[in-house]
Amino acid sequence: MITKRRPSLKPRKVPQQSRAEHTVAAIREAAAGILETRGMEGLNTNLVAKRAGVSVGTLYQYFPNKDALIVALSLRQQAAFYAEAEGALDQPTGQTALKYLITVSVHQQLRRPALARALDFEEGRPAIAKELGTSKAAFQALTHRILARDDIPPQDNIEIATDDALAIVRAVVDAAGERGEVDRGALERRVGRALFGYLGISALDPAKSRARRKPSL
Amino acid sequence: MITKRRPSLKPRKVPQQSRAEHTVAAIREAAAGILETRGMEGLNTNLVAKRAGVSVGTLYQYFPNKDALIVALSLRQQAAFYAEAEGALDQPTGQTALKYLITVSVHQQLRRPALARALDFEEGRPAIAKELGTSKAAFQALTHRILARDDIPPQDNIEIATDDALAIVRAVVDAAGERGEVDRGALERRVGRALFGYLGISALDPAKSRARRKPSL
Amino acid sequence: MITKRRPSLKPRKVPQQSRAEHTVAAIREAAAGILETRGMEGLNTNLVAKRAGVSVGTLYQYFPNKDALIVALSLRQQAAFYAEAEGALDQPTGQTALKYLITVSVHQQLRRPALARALDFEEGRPAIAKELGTSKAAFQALTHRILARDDIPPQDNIEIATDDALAIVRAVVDAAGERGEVDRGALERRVGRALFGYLGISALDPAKSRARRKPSL
Amino acid sequence: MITKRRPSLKPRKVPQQSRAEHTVAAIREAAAGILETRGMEGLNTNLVAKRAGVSVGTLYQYFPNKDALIVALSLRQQAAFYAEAEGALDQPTGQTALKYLITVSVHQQLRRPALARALDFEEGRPAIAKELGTSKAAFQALTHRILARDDIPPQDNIEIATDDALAIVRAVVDAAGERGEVDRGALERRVGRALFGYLGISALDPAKSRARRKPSL
DNA sequence: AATGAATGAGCTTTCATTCAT
DNA sequence: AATGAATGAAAGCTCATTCAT
Repeated sequence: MITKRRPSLKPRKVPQQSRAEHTVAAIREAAAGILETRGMEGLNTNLVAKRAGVSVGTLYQYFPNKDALIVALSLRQQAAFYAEAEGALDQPTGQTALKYLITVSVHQQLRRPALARALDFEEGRPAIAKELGTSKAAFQALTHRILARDDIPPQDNIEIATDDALAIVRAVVDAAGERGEVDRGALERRVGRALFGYLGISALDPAKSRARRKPSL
Repeated sequence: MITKRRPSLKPRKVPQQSRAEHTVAAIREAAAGILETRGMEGLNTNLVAKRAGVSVGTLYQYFPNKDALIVALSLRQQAAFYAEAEGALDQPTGQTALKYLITVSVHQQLRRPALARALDFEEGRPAIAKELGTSKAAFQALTHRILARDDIPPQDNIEIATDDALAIVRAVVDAAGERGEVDRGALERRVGRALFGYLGISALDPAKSRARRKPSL
Repeated sequence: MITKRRPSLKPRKVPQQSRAEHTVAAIREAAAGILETRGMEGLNTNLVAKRAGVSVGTLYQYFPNKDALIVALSLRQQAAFYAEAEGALDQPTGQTALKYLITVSVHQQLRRPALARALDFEEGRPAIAKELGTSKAAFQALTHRILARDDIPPQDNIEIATDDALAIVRAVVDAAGERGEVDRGALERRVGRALFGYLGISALDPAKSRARRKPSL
Repeated sequence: MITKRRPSLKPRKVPQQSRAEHTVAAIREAAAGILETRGMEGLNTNLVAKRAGVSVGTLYQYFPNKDALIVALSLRQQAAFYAEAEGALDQPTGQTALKYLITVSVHQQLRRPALARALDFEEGRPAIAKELGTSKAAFQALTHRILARDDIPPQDNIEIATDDALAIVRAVVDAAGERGEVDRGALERRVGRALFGYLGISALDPAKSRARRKPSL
């Protein structure tokens, strides 16, 4: 069905009372739970409202349409992700920063793997992606800054490398989530190998790669 | 509603007349086209039928339900993929076999990138995955055999490695497809770096990795 | 198609506002009217909704599916029937109780004969019968208690006799309904003759049958 | 759905070759089998054709539409019934004739109870009833002649009595069929009691009722 | 005569969204 | 602000029937 006028996906109103805050949280959590257990095809606004213990009308008071719900969920997840990931910038080297990023990714994606995967897919839909633009840009900028560090081999096209890096991390972690893996350490090492390999950092001796590659520094 | 036996997702009848053969092809192509341009949410059986120039009834004559359409599309793509990929087994070494596999992946995924990505996602849905089991198993077996070659470092868990390898290839190629990349060579090199890195094959000197790693043999 | 949980045939939600109450009544009456005039083959949910002056969606808000409509109609009719029929237990003898039952049957079945006949048939469908189990059981229990009175000749198998008695009453009354009969008195007498004959009560002198049959008591 | 022009329900062509004869029989038997096991809602022309081992086109060659199939089934059953029932006319008295009729009814209805019941209902549909008019009339005439015998008490309205008699027999036998009864003797006795009671023949001493009622003869 | 591919009106059901209360 | 009854477009699917081969 073609939606006639597609209204903004931003929350309709900002909850100003704690009751409203609680309501919004309940709706969000209900949606997350459904997405997690039944996937996108099992998610419908009436069900979300019921699970949240509010009426549909109330849901539409805070979310102008269904997509806005997805956007809210994504935004919340990405915000949490970004908040943690920012710590990578404090790392001394690019490589430790990348490892930091991997740890954060694994941690976030494995907290609620099914939810994370469902959102990952929805974020690909143009209607959703559009709303997530700035959030994604922030993330890319962060990765970009890390990849630009001088212990990371220069990439042909750093934008592409950024995209690829995120895609690789996501792919391996999602596969792990699907399998129900819980051993984060092993997962982080696997992700690390793929990512460092991609970036051209020798897996054998990552700590010395800068020295080896740029001996004169 | 009365619970109906869930019909198999296999084609309902095998077309026996050439007219029917043509009809089935038209339906399949219409479905592929829609999936490509509008994604799963834009795919509906009435539209597929119309685009194929047949009536809905005809569509249901060959595909017992909507999912069966997806399955047929996936199966067809996987068959084409597998047919090409099998050539990897004729390669002299594991590493050349992997490269062969990457080339095939890139080639296949980049022919109709949007379609490939849409199918990749749908294949994750349990209802679809179930039907694709054997096809997927064949693919895993193939990859497994390559990873078991002795110029590929032994993996902790070869099943997981197989899964991860396929996920990594897919992730990078899908990202490229989303971006609209066309330079296959560059893409293959990037995929290769990630994959070889993951498997612990030095990107600097892949040809000698066996010798270096197992000097006493 | 994906197998869906077969939803219960019970009403989906109990109307809590008087508007809803009215809506449900309108739907039920529309369904009854259609069933009456066009039979089951003419009954479809879109038509019911239109005739009720509501949208299909509203119909499905109160009845999870088409069969639930039939069940609701049956239940309502049976409840009315049972409420009246219970009075039979207050009758002094088994025979007067039976006559009372016949009167009630004739009265109920002849109010809307076409509807009654249509429902009688639908109640035979397993899907419907299942939901009507307890209602039917109540009715059987009532008849059972009457047949067990001591002015009714003992039956070989009282369960069968109960079933048969109900079937006979229904058959004769339905036939009358089909013919468009309106003379209740004559109809009651005919039903009485069949039923009393079946039970082995002499039609010539029913009042004295107990004395005649069990003289030593 | 309203059928546009309702064509005659008579068989389109009379099979003139034995192969065609066989085909028609196969179709009829397939339809009967489906009606028996799945009821009217499970009966569809495509399925009938498949089960009969012919194409739908062939089915439509012999039966102009679905209803014609039902009519053919009914006609065949009624013909068999009537052929046997005619023997009743050779009975010496009305009462023995009635008993004969009951025996035949029980025999016929219990051969394929589910089929018989399904057809009984379908025969009530106006579209079908219309085609069965003469067959039904023959049956009524037969019953009429029996009821007019002078050892049967005169009925107020012999047409109604005829209808009622058939309805009563059918009701009790159908109930038995639904229950899965197989003891014909007991069933015949129960039917007899209801029918004789209805007609005002004393169950206590049926053999002498003529003498008692019409002593001067 | 037979086949079976094709048709398409029509049916059931869902669910995002609105709006009177 | 909240409710929840109501809406109705739209989707999936069936099946009686036709007709080219």
